[in-house]
Amino acid sequence: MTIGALAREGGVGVETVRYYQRRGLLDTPDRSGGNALSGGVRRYGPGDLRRLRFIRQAQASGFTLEEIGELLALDAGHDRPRAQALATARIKALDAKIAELQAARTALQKLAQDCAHSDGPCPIISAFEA
Amino acid sequence: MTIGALAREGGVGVETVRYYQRRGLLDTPDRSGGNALSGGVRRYGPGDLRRLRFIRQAQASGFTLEEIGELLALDAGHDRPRAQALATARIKALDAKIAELQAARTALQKLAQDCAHSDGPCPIISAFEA
DNA sequence: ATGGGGTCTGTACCATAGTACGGAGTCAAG
DNA sequence: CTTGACTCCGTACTATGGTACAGACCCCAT
Repeated sequence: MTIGALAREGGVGVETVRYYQRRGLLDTPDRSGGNALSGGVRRYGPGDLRRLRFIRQAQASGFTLEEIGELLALDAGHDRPRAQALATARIKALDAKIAELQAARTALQKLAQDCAHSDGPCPIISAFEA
Repeated sequence: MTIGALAREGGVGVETVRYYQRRGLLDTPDRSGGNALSGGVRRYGPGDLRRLRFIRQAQASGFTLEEIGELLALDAGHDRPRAQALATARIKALDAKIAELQAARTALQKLAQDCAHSDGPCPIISAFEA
């Protein structure tokens, strides 16, 4: 598959794939088909797609691209403790973030209700006022 | 209070306060005390502090600075429907984000457990491989 | 064999939310 | 009345994660 197909299947833009390549997260296969000296086009395999999807999933888990790079650099099972450490650290961070968002949600919900039902000034707007 | 005190009480840096001023989120009082022509220092009151704290809380709820600017621009109660719309939109977004993070957490937890107990290659690392 | 769409490379630009810095001016305590 | 900390202002820079060209070049179908 070409870069365009890879991007489409991975749900990202072509430029994003190239960006990941620049970041070292995806590799850049040789331009095959060409007779050297500005050969053909780069072809990608299913492994590249899996890797791209992994990146997106890890990103959805809140890993930064830098951390994802580290995960990808730990070659198959060689550094389990490190992988586990990254995972558990991320789980902790996720728990903290979830709690924070839930607190924010509760506060916002209350504010919205007060705004709808109270007689005074809308507390969303005046929450910061005297 | 001076800008330094305001920043300290608000839990941000001085530069951040100035940045919020540039963004129009906080106002910039006159330099009082001076005899004009490069007068004294700007003084801030408790209203400024409340406003700063409001900004930080709204930010914790996931509002962008731009949205916060909009909230602040709706003067006391005049545009309740808009304020409510912003709040409920944000609550929806929070719910979606919380669900997403919870899903990610579950997936990551399973991966970490598999990594600890399985015999094969660590699935955190090889999740993207053949 | 030709035309249109995809690809390649490099560089530049974007948004968001700050952070840093230089040089001048100002305030407040000793 | 000096000294040291703080403030002011403008500008520039940072990090993160992309996005957008331009100008070549290439590939495949007709």
